[in-house]
Amino acid sequence: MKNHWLMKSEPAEVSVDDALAAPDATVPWTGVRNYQARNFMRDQMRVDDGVLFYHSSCAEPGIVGIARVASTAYPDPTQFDRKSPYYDPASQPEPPRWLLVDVQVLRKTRTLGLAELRATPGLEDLLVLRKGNRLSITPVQARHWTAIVKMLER
DNA sequence: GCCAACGTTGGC
DNA sequence: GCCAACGTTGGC
Repeated sequence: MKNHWLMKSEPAEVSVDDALAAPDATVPWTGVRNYQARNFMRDQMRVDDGVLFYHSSCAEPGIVGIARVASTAYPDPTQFDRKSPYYDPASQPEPPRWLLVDVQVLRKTRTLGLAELRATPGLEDLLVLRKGNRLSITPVQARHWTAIVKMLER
């Protein structure tokens, strides 16, 4: 049984187009520095889980593509890179504090924006729509996944 | 730029 | 363990 996820990325850092341009349309999901999001990757993500690629902190926030989890969790190398904005001096190599998974974009879609998501009956309790939600990775219920993928097909 | 919401830090 | 201060996220 596959799980489904919504993963936020700032397009100024890694957009869906950037990911599509990468080899195999696959990018390492660097920079997650929240324990709950990390734990999702570590404990619950499996290869082939479905991913809604979401653009945040931009002019048109919303879902912009369908992707898949392409690896199990492994250490995020940016935590040890002093030059990286994601450098974490408190993280020791054993055990590494921060993990990532690889994400492969399967297809870019139209932008399914927040207003449209909010206006869609049945999506009221989609986690990303909840007030104050700042988690960069959230689980998506199967019924939400099905409804959203259907909306993106048109 | 504003600000609500939430996570983390650190003194006690 | 409490909780105030502070930092970050992210829509608007």
